[in-house]
Amino acid sequence: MTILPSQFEIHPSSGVPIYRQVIEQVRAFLLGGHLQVGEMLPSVRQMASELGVNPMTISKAYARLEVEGVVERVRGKGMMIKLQTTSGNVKQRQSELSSAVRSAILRGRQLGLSDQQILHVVNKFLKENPQ
Amino acid sequence: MTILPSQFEIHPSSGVPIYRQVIEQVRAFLLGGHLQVGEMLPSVRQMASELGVNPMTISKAYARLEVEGVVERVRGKGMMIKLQTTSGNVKQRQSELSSAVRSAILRGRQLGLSDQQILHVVNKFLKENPQ
DNA sequence: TTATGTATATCACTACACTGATACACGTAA
DNA sequence: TTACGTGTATCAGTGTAGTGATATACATAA
Repeated sequence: MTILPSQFEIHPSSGVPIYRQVIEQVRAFLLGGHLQVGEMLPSVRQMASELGVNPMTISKAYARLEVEGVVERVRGKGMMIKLQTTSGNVKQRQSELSSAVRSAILRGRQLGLSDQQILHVVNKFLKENPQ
Repeated sequence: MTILPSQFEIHPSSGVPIYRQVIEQVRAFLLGGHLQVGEMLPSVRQMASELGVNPMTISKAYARLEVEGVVERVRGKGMMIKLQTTSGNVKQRQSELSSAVRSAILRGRQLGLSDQQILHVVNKFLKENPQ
């Protein structure tokens, strides 16, 4: 049930700062119930090497999460999940998703696609990448 | 058929540099057939004031687009669409959309949502924001 | 023609944010 | 103790955004 670096998706050239991508995904995993209080996040070095980024970048993300009270630094061991976010209910999690969905749909409309054509892209991805 | 600043959506705190958001959306409008050769983009000042950002930021975005050959600078007038991108066919435009869709769906899964629950968010947005 | 007003874009400079390399301090385990 | 694992402080390089001043284009009126 713990989290692996491979479950993160980092796009260094997306424009979104890498450390922010890490923070957002840790938050999502927490809300999604993939992380429980007391579990450890992958170490700074492990994350950095598997994601192909600098350890300091991961450290910065973890430091921000610590300030938020989401994780706790355990010397010599790593970062431990501290906050029980009560892994939000479905509505709350769907609400978290809405901004990503919104921007994708807006892009589709700027591209001149109909709702049906947009839905086709969504369904195709879901079909090709089963849960 | 020409483009208005209000059709752009800029999120200064999204992490994505503002000038990149502008560039991406101009490209999308072109592919979507919303812009024809010879038409003008909104002026730097008009875009900047309506989007609430600095004119230099818009100017930089336009400058990059000029380097790409997408637009042509007409001093004292503004930026004119230069490139006919043959407003891509549907498959091409759907392909342009796939990365935004991909990241939204991945976020949904990190949030522990089922495919059905993700689709619900999509359909809700489409319903509440008709074309 | 000449002068003026108003629109346009842009240059130079400053401040700040992000990333990565290196070296370090601290804790754990054998 | 020794070896290894943790996170991180510092500094340099680069990119982004904003401010203020400037240059260009054009319409209009004297």
